[in-house]
Formats: sequence, C-alpha cells, structure tokens
Amino acid sequence: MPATSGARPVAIELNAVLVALIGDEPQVLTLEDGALLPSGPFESDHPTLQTGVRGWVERQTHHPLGYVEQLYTFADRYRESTMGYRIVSISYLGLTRERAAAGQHEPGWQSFYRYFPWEDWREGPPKILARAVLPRLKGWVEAVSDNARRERRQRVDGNFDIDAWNEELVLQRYELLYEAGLVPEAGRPRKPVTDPVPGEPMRYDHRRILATGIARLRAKIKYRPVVFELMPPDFTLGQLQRAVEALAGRPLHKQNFRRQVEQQGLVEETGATTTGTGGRPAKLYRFRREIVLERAVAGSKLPLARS
Amino acid sequence: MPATSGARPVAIELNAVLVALIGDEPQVLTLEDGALLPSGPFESDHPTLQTGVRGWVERQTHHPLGYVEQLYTFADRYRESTMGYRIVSISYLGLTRERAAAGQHEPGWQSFYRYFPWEDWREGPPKILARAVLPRLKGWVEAVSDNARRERRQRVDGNFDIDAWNEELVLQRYELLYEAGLVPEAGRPRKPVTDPVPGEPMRYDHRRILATGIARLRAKIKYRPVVFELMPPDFTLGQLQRAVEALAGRPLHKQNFRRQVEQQGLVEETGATTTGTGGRPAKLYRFRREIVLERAVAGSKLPLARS
DNA sequence: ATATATATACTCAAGTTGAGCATATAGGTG
DNA sequence: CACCTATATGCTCAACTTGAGTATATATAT
Repeated sequence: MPATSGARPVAIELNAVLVALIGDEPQVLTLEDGALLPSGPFESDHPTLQTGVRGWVERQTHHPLGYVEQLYTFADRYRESTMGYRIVSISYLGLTRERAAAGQHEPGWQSFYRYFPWEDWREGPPKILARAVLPRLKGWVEAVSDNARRERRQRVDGNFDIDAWNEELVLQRYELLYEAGLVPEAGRPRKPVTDPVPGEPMRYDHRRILATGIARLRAKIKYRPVVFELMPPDFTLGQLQRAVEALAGRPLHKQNFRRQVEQQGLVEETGATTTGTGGRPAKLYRFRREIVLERAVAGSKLPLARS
Repeated sequence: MPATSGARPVAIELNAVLVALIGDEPQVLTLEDGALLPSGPFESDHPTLQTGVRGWVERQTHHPLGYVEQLYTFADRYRESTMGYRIVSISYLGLTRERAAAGQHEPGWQSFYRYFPWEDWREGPPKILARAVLPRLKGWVEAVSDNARRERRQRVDGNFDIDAWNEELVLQRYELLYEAGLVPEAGRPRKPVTDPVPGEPMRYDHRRILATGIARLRAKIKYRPVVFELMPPDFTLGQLQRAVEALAGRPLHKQNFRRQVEQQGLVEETGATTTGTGGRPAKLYRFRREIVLERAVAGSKLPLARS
C-alpha cells in the first residue's frame, strides 16, 4: 500500500501563464491591472488536470489553446487559504494565437518585460542592467566576506554575465534578485524590500511563476517548434524571426535564422507573397504541422559509438 | 482575488523515483517486490515540498540525496483515496550515491531495464524490439486504415526508429505502448491487456512515473553534470563512461567521451591512479563542484546576431 | 614471452556555425 | 525619373565541432 494515511487535505489552485504575441511584443494574460495571473479552481469533474486547465482558460479567453504544458507545483507554507486548508498551486504554460488588434494594448495583456526589464536584450544590453541591477548585486556580494563573498560573486557572474548572456536563466536570475533582497514578493518570510530594482511586482508568488513560464518557453523554442503556436497560419520569415526574438529577448542573425528554419524543414511556402513589409516582397510560409509527429527531435550531445 | 473559492479538498501524495548506480546497472528504489515506487504523505510541517521529499526519503534510506527535482503532478480521476478525497500525486526524481556492495542485489533496488527492456541499447538493439515490440506495434497500426493508419504509423516510426534511436523518448514510447494496449496499467479506464509486451508492470501509474523520471534523467545528463551525483568521490573516466552509458542505455565512443568530459572542464585529476581496471592503470578524477556555480550552461542553438 | 584488457594520445575528414558580402525589389523623395 | 532606404533572399568562407578512427602505453593472466 502506498503510504497515504498521513496525507492532509489541501486545496488545489491552478495558475496559468498564458502567452500571446501582440505586435512583436510577448505578452501574458493578467488580472487586476497586471498584479495577478489568472487562477482557477481544480474542478473535480474534469478527468485530468490538463483538460481542466484547457477548459477553464478557453472559457475565460474565448480562444483555443494551441499548446499547454505543466510548469511546476508549489506548496509552500506561506500560502494558506482562508478556510484553513493548505493551498497547493499547480501552474501551467499555455500558448495562444495572436489577437486581432496587432499593436494595440489588449486589456489584461502585459508585456513580459514590464516584469523583467533586464531580460529584453533585443536592442542590446538593457541600460537598466548596468545602471540599477548590477550595482545592487555588487553591493550584495560585498556585504559579506571570504567564502560567502566568493560564492555570491560566482553566482552573480554566472547568471548575469554581460559578455555571455544566457537568456534561459530567467528564473535563476529572479531568484537571485529575490535572495539579494532586490525584488519584493508578497507573503514570503522576508524582510520588506525598501528599494527594489525596476520591474513591476505581482501579488503572491505570481511573478516567480511567470519567470518559470518564460524560462521554460525560452528553453523550449530551441528544440521544439512551439513558436508556431503563437503565429498566424501564414507568415513571413521576418515575422517568424521577430517572434523568436521577442520570446528569447535577443536579436538574431537574419540569414542564419532562415537557413536554420529552412533546413529543419519546419515550414513550406504557401506560394503567395506580401508587400506589407516595407521592402522587397516577402514569401509567405506556413508551418508543416505533420513534422511534429514525424520527428521527435532532441539534440544528442552524447558521443555515440558506431553508427 | 484569485478564484480559489471553488477549490475542493484533495489528498497529496509524494512519489519518488530514487536512482542509484549499483555495479554499472541503473537502479530504482522500489517497494513490494518491485511493484511500487516509494510514496509518502505530504507533511504540513515542512516548509516546502522539496524539503518534505528530502526529509522523508533520507529517513527511509539513510542516505543523503545529492539531487532532487520535481517531475510531474498527476491528478487523474481514476485514483481516489479510500477517504473520498481525490488524490493528487506529486512525483520527484532523486539521485543518490552508489551503495557499498557493488554488483550485489540490494533489496528493493531494481534495474531500470526490468521495467523497460526495450530501452537498453548498450549491447546493440535489444532483441525484444524486433521480436516482440515492433511486430505488435505493426499490428496496432494496421488495425485501422487511411488517415488513422498513417498517423499511427508516423508515431510509431518517429518514436521507435531503429536506425535513429532517440533514447530520450522513454515516456513517449511507454505512452504509445499503453495506447496500443500493449502494456497493462492498473486502475486506468482501459480494457484489460491480455498479452502484454515483455517488461515488468507496476501498480497504479508508477511505471509511468518511472518512465517520466528516466526520460528526464536521460535528457538532463546531456546538459547538466548530474551524473556525478551518482558517482563515488573519485572515479576513472572509464567508470564515468559506464555510468553515462547505463543511464542513456547506449554505448559511447570512448575517445570522444573523454575529449568531451575533459574539454568541458568538469573534472580534475586527483593525482592517483588505480590498477583495478584490468589493463593499463587509469587516472583517478574528481568532479569540480565549483563549476556548477560558475557555468549555468545551456546549449544555445539560436543563431544570435553580432557578438 | 605473449595474449588480452583497458587507458590514453593524436589525427583527419565531414558537418555545423558565425559572420558577412552581394543582389533583388518594394515604397518614398527631390 | 534617378536615387535612397528598407526589407528579403542567395551564397561564400573560415573557424569550430563532431564522428570515426589509428597508434601507443601498461597493467594482469597464461
């Protein structure tokens, strides 16, 4: 028998990091003027968690969810429900297609970089890094000495290396800033943050959940064709590149990007072109959806023997 | 307010996929003669889930856990506790160091490949694949026609490709076998499996959880230095290679493996050598633990612009 | 002494990647 | 209209990485 006898009742809450691209800007659906991620109860009439999330999100947003994946389950003691149950929150990442009004501000949708301004390197190193983030981290490093200082320095250098920026470390950087007392997080057992680094906070641990979602998405676009879940059916390679750049928060080399996309066989030409791009007309492409079944991908870095 | 009002009480159960290498064989800790993974209640006096798992596992096994990571949260309706609560199970992957008695059978420890015999390619393609698994899958493909058949064929070809075996797809292969009715899984809404493919079953969904853990571990060894959590403090490169081969289930090219390990700077020589290896004495190495802080790794496959 | 292991060092061709030059074709401007 | 500016697209090339060896060293067993 599995040892479930000592299990205690808790309440389950679902959280969603719902992402869309609106006019080249990566956005997340929020409530309460950007302070909360959408949350919903786990309804027992759904056969699985996944379908529960799907149903509830699609009811709320009236848009189909192209892709859903579980992010993480948090059950930290600082979140207690009013009923006395302990709250366990299970968070999901969901991707949905661009809304109609490109370039407009849709109510509830907020840019990733409102919460993590140091993560947007599309125009080069964000000034906020050198001006606000790094000096404060330096202070935190130097607040201790000897081994502790060396360890802090290594962590800062490894996660905030200007010369070898790693865009996947969104969560680790956020957690480091949290440890350094530079970002506030409601409800956590921490001394209040008097002078936080720039970037909007959220209530509860929602900003941390968002960081988890962005980090996962940035890692995933490198080895699974998930960007296409955010694109319209037909698109130019330029649009596709801007979409990846928006998510990764980094500028890409145009010619090499096309080479990569084309030789991976991810897209096919529709035959049409568009002149709306401001220069030579661009060919329109569509995602070859069959490829998801065919190739289960994976980048083996293991030095396999024989062939 | 987050919409937690409709949340229903459930019971939380923790499951662990606890891995150790025992004499070149990758093993998992089980109960009930291999039929169950260790499970424990979520005790409310632990500040976080992670420390809860750690404490409970270390109490049970009397060994420190080198590495713990959350795997997945399952809450499928077919698992109801006797009390009427719904059970949500949160599973973890844990790595621990090799036991004293190498080569011996430790009670409770079972080889990965007892449960997934088709996943062990260390001696070339497992005979069981051509003899039992693939023919049965072929039957499943041909049981339908037209589009359905084409889709089934694509999925089988993509996940069980003998000529381009992808060792990371452990979970996807297991799920495909489940869908094809070739592996039994207790408690699931499925017709009973009369003639399963070889490989031990487990109770509940524990075999699926184990598949999740192995898949995660196989993916992780490629970009994080987690193997070292399974190794003794000093080891030869030969031992290290056999450890990776055991986890990945594939033979590696010896010279290229050393090159990779050395140029990644993951290890340093201890200065000592050992003659116990049956040939020329091997240098002993140790893991450079500092590197974990220094390099946050990640294999960028994005074609970045400028430098 | 010889056979057989394993360990370690080095080489080389093929493939991949980073960086950039060159050309095509739209719209806007004097 | 000639020309400037954008974006799109095609192609090259050197540097680096990877796959697949050959060659040599040094233990133990017979």
